[in-house]
Amino acid sequence: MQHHAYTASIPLHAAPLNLRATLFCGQAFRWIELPASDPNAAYFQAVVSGEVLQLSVHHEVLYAACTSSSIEGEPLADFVNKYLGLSRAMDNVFQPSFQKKFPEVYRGAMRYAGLRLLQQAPFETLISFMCAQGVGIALIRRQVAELATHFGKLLHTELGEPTYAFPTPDALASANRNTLIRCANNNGIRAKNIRAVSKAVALGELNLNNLLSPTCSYLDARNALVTYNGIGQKIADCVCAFGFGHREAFPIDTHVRQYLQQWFRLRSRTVSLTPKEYDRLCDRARHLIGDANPALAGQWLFHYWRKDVKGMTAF
DNA sequence: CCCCAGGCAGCGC
DNA sequence: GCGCTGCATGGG
Repeated sequence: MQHHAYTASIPLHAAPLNLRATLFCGQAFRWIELPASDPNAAYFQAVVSGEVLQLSVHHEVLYAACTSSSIEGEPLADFVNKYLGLSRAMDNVFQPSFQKKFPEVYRGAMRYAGLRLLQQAPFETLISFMCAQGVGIALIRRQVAELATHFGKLLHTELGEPTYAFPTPDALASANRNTLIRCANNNGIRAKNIRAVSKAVALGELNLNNLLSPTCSYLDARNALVTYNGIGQKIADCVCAFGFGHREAFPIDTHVRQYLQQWFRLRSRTVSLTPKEYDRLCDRARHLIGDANPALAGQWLFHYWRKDVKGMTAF
C-alpha cells in the first residue's frame, strides 16, 4: 500500500506526550491504537472518508500518512489540520472570570488542553451519536464497529484484520432489518431511527452539507436535526460540535450534568433533564465558561471529570 | 436484583 | 406548554 506522507508541527499545550497522543481520541469512536515500537511516539490509525489515515505523534511533530494524497479532494495536510482541529483558535477557552472563580477546576481542565475537537464526517458523527443513548462508551464503539463491518466498504485487510469504511447513507437506509438491529446493540427502536435518518439523508430530505455550510447557524442546524426520532438536544449538540464545528454547542450528558452540579452548583430544577432545563443549563454554563469556545471547554472538563474525579479509563 | 451508561418520546396535568 | 415516567439493552 503506497502512502503519501506529510509532517506538521502541533502547537500542543505542555503535557506528557503519551497523554497528548491519547487525547487525540477525543470523541472519536473509531480510532485504533497501534502498538508503539518507539517509546517516544504514539501511533494511531483512523478511518476517515473511506481512507485509512495513519498518524504518529513524535515530540512536537505530527506525522500523517494516507493511501491517497488527498481526501475529499483536499490536500492531505489541509484535511488533517481540519480533521484534528489543529488550525482552530484555542485562545481564552475559559474566560478570566472563570479562572478566578474556579482555579482548581481550571487547573484540572487545563491538563487536558492538548485535546482538540475532531471535525468528523457529518453522517458518521450523526449515526455514531444516535448509538450513544443510554449506553457506555465501550458499547458505542462496538456498535459503530459493527455497523462498519456489516454495511461498510472493505478498505484493506492489512494490520491483521479487515478495515471497513463507515457505511454510506444508502447502505444503512437499505440495510437488512435484523442485521441492523444486532448492530444497534439489539435495540429495535434505535435501528428503526437510524434507518429512517439514513433514508432521509439518502433521499436528500436531510441535507447534511447544507447544515455544514458556514451560512447555516448553530441553532438552525440543531433545529433541523431534532425533528427526527432518536435525535434530541444532546445528540444534536454533539453533531453540531463534532460534525459541524459549532463552538457554541455545549452537549450535556450524564457526566456533564454531574460536574455542572458538583463543581459549579448548576443543577436542574426538575428531576429529569427536561428540554427547557437542558437549554437553561447550557446558557448558564456558557455564561460561566465564556463564549470563546464552550464546546472545547466542555470536552476538557468532561475528560477531567471522568478520568481524574471518577477514575474511569475508557477512551 | 441492583445501578449505571456521552437520552428520548409519550402521556397526563 | 411543561414535567414525570417509562423505555430499552448490556455490563458491572
